[in-house]
Amino acid sequence: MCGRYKVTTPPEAMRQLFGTHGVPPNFPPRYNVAPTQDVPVVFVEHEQRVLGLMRWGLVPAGSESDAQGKPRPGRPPLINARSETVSSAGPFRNAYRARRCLVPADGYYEWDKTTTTPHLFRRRSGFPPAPAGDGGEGALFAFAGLWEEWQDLKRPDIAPLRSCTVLTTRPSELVAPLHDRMPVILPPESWAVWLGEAKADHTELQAVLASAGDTGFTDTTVSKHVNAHGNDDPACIEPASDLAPIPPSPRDSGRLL
DNA sequence: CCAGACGTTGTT
DNA sequence: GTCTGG
DNA sequence: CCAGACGTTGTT
DNA sequence: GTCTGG
Repeated sequence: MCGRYKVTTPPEAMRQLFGTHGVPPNFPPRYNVAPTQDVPVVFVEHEQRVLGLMRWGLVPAGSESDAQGKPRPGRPPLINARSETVSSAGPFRNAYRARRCLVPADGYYEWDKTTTTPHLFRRRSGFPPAPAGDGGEGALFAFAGLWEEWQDLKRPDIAPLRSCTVLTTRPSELVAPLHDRMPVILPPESWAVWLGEAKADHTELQAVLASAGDTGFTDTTVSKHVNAHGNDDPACIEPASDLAPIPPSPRDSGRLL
């Protein structure tokens, strides 16, 4: 499901849309964000909503490191967590209770597995509510995420690593043809509860996860340029062809299957 | 997620 | 095929 | 008690 | 870290 995305919205615009405190970090327009890279994350620290950078791929507390200090040697990075089991799943349980976050994005990619043809999913214009009304084509949205802090016990002199993961759920009608999972996209009215700013019990958090959907999203087949993670430029979102665009489905409800 | 590498001994 | 790297 | 696993996606 | 298995 969600193993590559884009976030080209400037940090100052993210700061405004999420209402975060403090100076936002420098972050260039990213057309091709890949696992293990640092990404912008909205989370609550000292009771304030802040925008910071964290490594994408959650490293559970207590993880081992290799001789080079890399965490979880030989194991895949935890870039996703299943929303259905996240409250009890070992590495995520703690983070689910205390360290929920939002991962800002303005598009994400899914591949047709048989041809490795990439598809770009993003908001289309004319479909409020965006964070501030109709944000237009490619407007910012938020993945539901969790974050964790990991201290390499072999190197107590090195600062702890903050890392994050993106929750997944059943696909919408729009995504189902490509994959049986999709990222959890939270509407603005769910942000405060998910971040823990409004008190919420487990039932309310489940309701927030159930509010996920992709109403107003569109699917564009794009160039294979994006397949190589080293390519990180506007060519990544070039439509693959003018001859076979994916028509928007008027019946698409944005609800999950 | 996809792309790309996938090995050794020894010397610098 | 399988593992690593980004 | 300690040791060991803990996860995802995808593919089969 | 936390949970399970022995």
